[in-house]
Amino acid sequence: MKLMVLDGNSIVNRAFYGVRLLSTRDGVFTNAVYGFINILRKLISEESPDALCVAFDLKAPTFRHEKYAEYKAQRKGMPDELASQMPILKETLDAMNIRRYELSGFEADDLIGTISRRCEKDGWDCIIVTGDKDSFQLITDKTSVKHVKTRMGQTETKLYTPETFSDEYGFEPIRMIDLKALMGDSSDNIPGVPGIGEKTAMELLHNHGGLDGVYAEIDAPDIKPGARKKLEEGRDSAYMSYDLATIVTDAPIEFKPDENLAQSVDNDRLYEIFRRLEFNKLIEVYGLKAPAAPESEEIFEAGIESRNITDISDAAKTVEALKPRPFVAVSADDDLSAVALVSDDESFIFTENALGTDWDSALRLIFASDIKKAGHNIKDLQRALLSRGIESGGWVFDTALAAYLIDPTASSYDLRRLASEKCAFRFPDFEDDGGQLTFDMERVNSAGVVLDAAAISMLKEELEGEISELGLDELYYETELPLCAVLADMENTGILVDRAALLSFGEVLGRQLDTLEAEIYGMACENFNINSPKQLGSILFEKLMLPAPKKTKTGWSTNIDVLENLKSKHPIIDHIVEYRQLSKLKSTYTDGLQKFIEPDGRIRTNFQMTVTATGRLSSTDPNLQNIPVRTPLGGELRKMFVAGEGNVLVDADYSQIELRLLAHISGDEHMKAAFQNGEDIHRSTAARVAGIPIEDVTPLLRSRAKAVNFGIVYGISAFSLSQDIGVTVAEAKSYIDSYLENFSGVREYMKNIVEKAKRDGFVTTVYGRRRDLPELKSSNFNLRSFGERVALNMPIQGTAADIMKKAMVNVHRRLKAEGVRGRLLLQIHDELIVECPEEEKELISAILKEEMESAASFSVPITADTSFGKSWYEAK
DNA sequence: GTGGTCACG
DNA sequence: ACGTACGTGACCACG
Repeated sequence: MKLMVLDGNSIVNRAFYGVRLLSTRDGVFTNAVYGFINILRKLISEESPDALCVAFDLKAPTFRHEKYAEYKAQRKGMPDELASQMPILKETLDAMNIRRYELSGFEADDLIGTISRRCEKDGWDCIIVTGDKDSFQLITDKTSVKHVKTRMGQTETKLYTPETFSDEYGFEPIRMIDLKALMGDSSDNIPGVPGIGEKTAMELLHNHGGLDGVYAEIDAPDIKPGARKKLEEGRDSAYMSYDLATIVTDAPIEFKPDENLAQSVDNDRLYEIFRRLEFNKLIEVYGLKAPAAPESEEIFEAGIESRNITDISDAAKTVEALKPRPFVAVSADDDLSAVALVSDDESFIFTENALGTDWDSALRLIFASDIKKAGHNIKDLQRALLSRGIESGGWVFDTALAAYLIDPTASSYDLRRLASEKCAFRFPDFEDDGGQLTFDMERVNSAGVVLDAAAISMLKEELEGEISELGLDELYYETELPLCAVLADMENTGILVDRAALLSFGEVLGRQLDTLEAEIYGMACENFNINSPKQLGSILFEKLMLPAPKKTKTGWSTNIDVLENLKSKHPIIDHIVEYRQLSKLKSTYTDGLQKFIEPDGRIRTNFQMTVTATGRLSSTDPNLQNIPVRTPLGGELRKMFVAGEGNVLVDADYSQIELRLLAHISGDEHMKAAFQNGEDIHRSTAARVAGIPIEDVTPLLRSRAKAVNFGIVYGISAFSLSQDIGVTVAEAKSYIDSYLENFSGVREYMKNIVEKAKRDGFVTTVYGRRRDLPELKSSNFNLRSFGERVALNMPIQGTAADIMKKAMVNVHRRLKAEGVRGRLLLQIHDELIVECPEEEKELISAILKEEMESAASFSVPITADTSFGKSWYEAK
């Protein structure tokens, strides 16, 4: 039989520093608990112990309140972010039915020593798990120590038995005490022999066995006179240290190994804790179920008993009956072959199977009607309907979008997860019920759709309250929700791509790559994978012996900055830089995009509405928001994005919107004046900072001012600015200082927003979109600094995103109202692309400019520029 | 699945 | 003393 005992304090420390600071939405720190549980799971799977327990330090005298006592006990050397997690960890262990041992006045090591000896006495094996080396003295034939390290976020363990210990240290485990007696241990206040360090101590032990041996053979020739003197003077200290370093093995605790046999966890308690800590992955891992709540059972029944709509007249009647309802929750399966509607306690299932040839009509009845509908990710449903030619309407709520607005940094907005977190909604497990019996798959699928709709119905009630409380009503109902239909339309329309041109461009690139590859191999005198940073690094820095300026976690950095600096050192570098550029272009764009061209020649991206922390959209499968533009070859690629026959692309982009917003939000008079006077902002910044007339600003000065302007928006640091513009850190610092001297409104803003964010725990855009910033409370410098930069940046980037979204809704509405054929195709953060007939291009340009510029009315003009052409390249 | 790299705003 | 700008997504190599 085998028992595993964990040094709780030591492991929780590893966990805390090994996992980035996490916190729940309410600001409760959770990373140490999370890390601890993950380490525990790893240990259990590695060792499969029969019994398990955890020992904790409890040094303080008793206080009236246990929590306070714990806090005081652990305060020394333990940051508050960790101390606050200790009670939660203990609560979690209790819910997992894992015994804890702690005893006032004893350290975890003493309890572990006692536990291991009692195990041995009862014939058990014992594995001690700890992150420090104190317990190595306890290693015996029956007791081993598993040492836990966290390296780069990964937990590594190493098992020490008497053999492996001796191999590494060269003496027996018990001699660890002698080692400490000689060298001391500052962290445990063990003095040792003053002047004797690790090296000398190890040598002494090798030659003389132990402390007694050293003093018995104090005149031996290998002990140098200096060391001998120190040893003689430190004799008392050495023996006192020996006692201090010796771990207690007879602490007065009640312990029997078999009282710690592994037990199953307490589902209800653990579920409640994990839900509170937002450990949703762990809920799954442990297969925890929400404690059965009466209302969940009702929903389940309602779902199963929902009425199947059997024919089109039934469908029409049902839809008619639902029209007066305040809202109806809607869910459909992926291929749009089953739709569930839930309203109050009634639910209905419409299936393609039951309705046959009337299916399309049924979909129209449901979705083109003005039934007030709530869904989850409604944009996707709207797009699916559009692709079948059905324009849906009457959407009043989207639960995913609402959850995103409430917390845009959440890791997912999975419907089932949200419903169980926010409403204790329990989804039945069909596999459990189905077992080996055959069951009606269609029935199960449609039941799933009903459950989703029921969850949406419950969630909506909860989320709409939260949206209101956070002041997000206008942003949500007037911008985000209407935007869904706009994006569905854009996605469904897609953009035309010149497939033949793309193909031949790819072939050209391929041939150039072959040539470059051969040349690179020639110069390196060997074939290797140029795309492997590891192999490339070893060629450049080992074989060619080029100086390696930077390293990454895993090896040498070979990124573009490094390569640029090496250009003069070796001709191979130019080739590699070009190879990189071409290979990126080919793999990601030429080859990558071809896979997405649909039979009609168009590419349809996905605009994700619930991804970014700032409120921007993102684009995936493929990403059409990062099509190259900055290099000539990138421009070539943009020539492949074209307008259809007789059409043109109209491109409209906001001019310097983020800097204009900085001027408006900070209220800085000089920056505002520059925009109000229509000046070139970078030139005017340069002139002001350098104290020279605008006409005297050189291109170099302008480009540096530009870098500073961007830096300010991102939350500048002198180091990064110096990297960016290639000056010393001191010079960069003086740029920043004189910038802030001249734009004191900006300096005030930077100071105030960070202070406010620290007070509130979140920041918002002009329109109230919020982002929580738990990082600001961190004691970790880097994390806190990151929080400060985000506090600075999010209101600016986010407000720009808000304005663009408002503009898109208005543009889309105008295009419909004007009855033009122009269609929105793409949004690239500050840019919109419309495809329209040649003859509409002037009108469309005017609409775009007008709607984009009027989407916000601020203290500085928000301007947009338009142009058009047959391709994206020409239109820009 | 993660890290390095690089494309965009 | 720390590690270094904000927000994304795709591809490749590698374990």
